[in-house]
Amino acid sequence: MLAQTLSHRSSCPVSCALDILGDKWTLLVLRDILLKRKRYFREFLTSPEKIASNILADRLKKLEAAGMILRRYDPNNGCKIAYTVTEKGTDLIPVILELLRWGAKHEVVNNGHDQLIKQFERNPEEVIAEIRLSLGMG
Amino acid sequence: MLAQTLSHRSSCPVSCALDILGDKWTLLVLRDILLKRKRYFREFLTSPEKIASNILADRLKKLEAAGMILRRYDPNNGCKIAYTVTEKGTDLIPVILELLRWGAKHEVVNNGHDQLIKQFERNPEEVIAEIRLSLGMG
DNA sequence: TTTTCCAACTTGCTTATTGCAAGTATTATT
DNA sequence: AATAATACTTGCAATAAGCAAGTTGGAAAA
Repeated sequence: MLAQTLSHRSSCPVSCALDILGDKWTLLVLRDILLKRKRYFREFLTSPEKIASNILADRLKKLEAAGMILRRYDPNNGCKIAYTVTEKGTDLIPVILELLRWGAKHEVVNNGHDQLIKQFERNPEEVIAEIRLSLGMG
Repeated sequence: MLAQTLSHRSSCPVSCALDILGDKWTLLVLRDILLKRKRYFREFLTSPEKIASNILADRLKKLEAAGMILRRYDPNNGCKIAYTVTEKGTDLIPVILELLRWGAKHEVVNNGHDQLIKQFERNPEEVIAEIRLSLGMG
């Protein structure tokens, strides 16, 4: 069953999505996972937005509880913890890319994502599929 | 309310977008404007998520400051205030529709948006253009 | 084997934001 | 003239975010 423990403000899908994603940091953590391919706790801390470690720990816990990411020991280094994304997580790629497009158009100049945005505007499905593949989620 | 400086945490377009949109309520107000065609203060208060009037006033102020909406006297009733969306606002239609799609797939069952979502998946540009038109932003 | 490192958090405390109830000011309507 | 509606404000308690420092547990260095 979907969405058991979360308190939903309403049954509107937009509202339900925002019950999980609607804050300053959650979608930024997902950007790091989906577009920057970050996997380790320490990696998230180095992003330019400088998330505090307690907030990061909290968001990773909530994302895991929501079934968007998995917390596991890294297969390549059994003593490190690696966070990996689920299909529920990769299904947010379009949301993140649309936010990127909007932010690049209206909030930022010279952001260095022109190529990606152009490609996404030309053929969104292809870009989404490529990112999905790069995350091992073909 | 004190004048607020829009502080960008970084130059990343996703981060900049979230500096404006990243909270529990802002995108819900925009959903009401873009998908439910709400225009008046009182109308936003009647949404099922029950935003508090002080939070609503604050978000409308911030959205106006960000250039996403306009606060005007209603042309049809010169003594009522009507909020209308700008192009910067309508450019968020894809973001909202992707959130709707994600929420409907992963968080909600039986949400009554199946037709819209199917149409959006088949031909996103058409759905976006239709909504834009319905808002008087052809 | 004791020390030092490092990674992944946790704790304590301060500040900022949210939520709720109630109130106010300015027009309509009866 | 009294009532109602609209668009907000205000005050205050509750919650969340931000910051610095501390903890845990395994690994590598001395």
